Amino acid sequence: MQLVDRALKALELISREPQGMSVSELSQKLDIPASSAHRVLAGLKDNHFVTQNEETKKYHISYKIFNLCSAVREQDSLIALSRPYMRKLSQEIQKTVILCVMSGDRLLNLDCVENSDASIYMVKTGKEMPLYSTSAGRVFAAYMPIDRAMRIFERTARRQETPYTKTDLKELLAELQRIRRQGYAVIDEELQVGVQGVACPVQDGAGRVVAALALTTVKSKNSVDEAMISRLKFYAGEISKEIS
Amino acid sequence: MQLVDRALKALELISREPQGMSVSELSQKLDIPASSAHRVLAGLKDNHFVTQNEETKKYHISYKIFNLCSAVREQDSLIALSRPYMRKLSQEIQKTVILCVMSGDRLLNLDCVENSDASIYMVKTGKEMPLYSTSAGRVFAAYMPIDRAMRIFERTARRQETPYTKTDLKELLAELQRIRRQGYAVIDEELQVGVQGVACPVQDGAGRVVAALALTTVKSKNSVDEAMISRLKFYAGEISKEIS
DNA sequence: ACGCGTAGTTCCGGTAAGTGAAATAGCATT
DNA sequence: AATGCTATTTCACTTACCGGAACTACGCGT
Repeated sequence: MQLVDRALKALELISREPQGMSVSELSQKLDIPASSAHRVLAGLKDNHFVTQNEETKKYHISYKIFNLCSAVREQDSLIALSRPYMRKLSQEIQKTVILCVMSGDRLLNLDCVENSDASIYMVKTGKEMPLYSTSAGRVFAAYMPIDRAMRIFERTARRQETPYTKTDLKELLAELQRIRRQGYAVIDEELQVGVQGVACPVQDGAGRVVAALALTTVKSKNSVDEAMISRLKFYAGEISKEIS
Repeated sequence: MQLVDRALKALELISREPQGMSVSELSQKLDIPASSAHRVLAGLKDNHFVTQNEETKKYHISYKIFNLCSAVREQDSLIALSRPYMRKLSQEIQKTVILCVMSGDRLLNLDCVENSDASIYMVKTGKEMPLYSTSAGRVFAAYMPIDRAMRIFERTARRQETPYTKTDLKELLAELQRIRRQGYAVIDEELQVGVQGVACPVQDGAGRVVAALALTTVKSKNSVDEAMISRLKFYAGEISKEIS
């Protein structure tokens, strides 16, 4: 599986390199000879996944990837069926609402309905974050077997993002217990000073947590309150019901 | 380049198959033996580009692709520098504003700022469309060498989307001339009855059309007028200036 | 329960497709 | 013109990939 491995790794590297990537750069990063790197890039180019700047010779990711993405997005039933509820919720509480799933050990923002309230903290669809420091991430952690959550926390680099960030394992595990009891997770300035987040689980028929519905708010404008949480819970429930 | 070719083709096919894809399906579609198809899928799976449903055995595209996409989006300078202007424009004219580029022979929606006005016609980021039937597409066609535009039109399947759709080559070429003269393109119910679109070119320092800025409006609510076009032109110019 | 069919996965010998060192080409810089 | 740097091409080697076949797993009909 050499070539496929190399090609996919290359694709990922290139996608993170806005200035494009040269043959030699790739050859370095993948630790392979330049001729091999060149061949990999030629393959990606032939398939229109990257383009080459004729002047600089550098390889850039092609916009084709956007099209792939949108094809997925259009067909994803979770996104499709959640969207109307997310819109309604966002309207009601005047907050940015986010739908998250797990991707590997991490949390991924699947979709969001932005509200102008969120001017400070821009939520990006497609963005990945660690589980421990986000409200939605903690929801996933809370509803998985404890040892699995612990192992994920352990192998995650936990950064003290703000003075309030919980990074201690014991503290985090205690937090998970509270989340299970309450049915929602709150993050209070742990990721960014002045910003709060709340998340509720979205569960399928078998009770598996397949997604998390979250909101963010700027504390100074509008602190998290019971009413907000109750609306969030309600809509997370509605989406859960819709999932067959 | 067999394996890379197959892997990338497979990735594309899978991304368009919401229900996932089985080994045998892929083996059929790529016309390769099942064992080879299986190997390709295993490679994609190893690299987390697809996931396998343990029950159905089918392979689904992984959300990882969203992350790739967002990495690109975050770094794309065209998107980044256009966004503020798009927001302002959308605010001013109360319309959905779209930024488009060319991708191969087709038009690709790079980014959009939605306005609630657009409830009928949802614009999808990442969506591709043919050049001949969109305002932004015609802008690109108008500013390229005529024979190139003609060749693209010729090899594109031109569908009569509405009674107003221009599909005749001569008519389209005449339209391009008008667009060059006016500096903008208008589509009036040619793609969808009751919906209008306007687009202006965004040009780099060398005068190359690198993007098109477009708006859509629902005719019954708010028909395209001079003021709207003038604002669109203005902001397309502002973005053009920002491009070094 | 048994056999049968279908689909996924694994095996394995043959070989072509991929490998990487080295040569070549292209382009700045000195 | 020479030098250094990087992209690209070449080529003989060989290994990683190929695909037919065997194996496994599951479901269905008898």
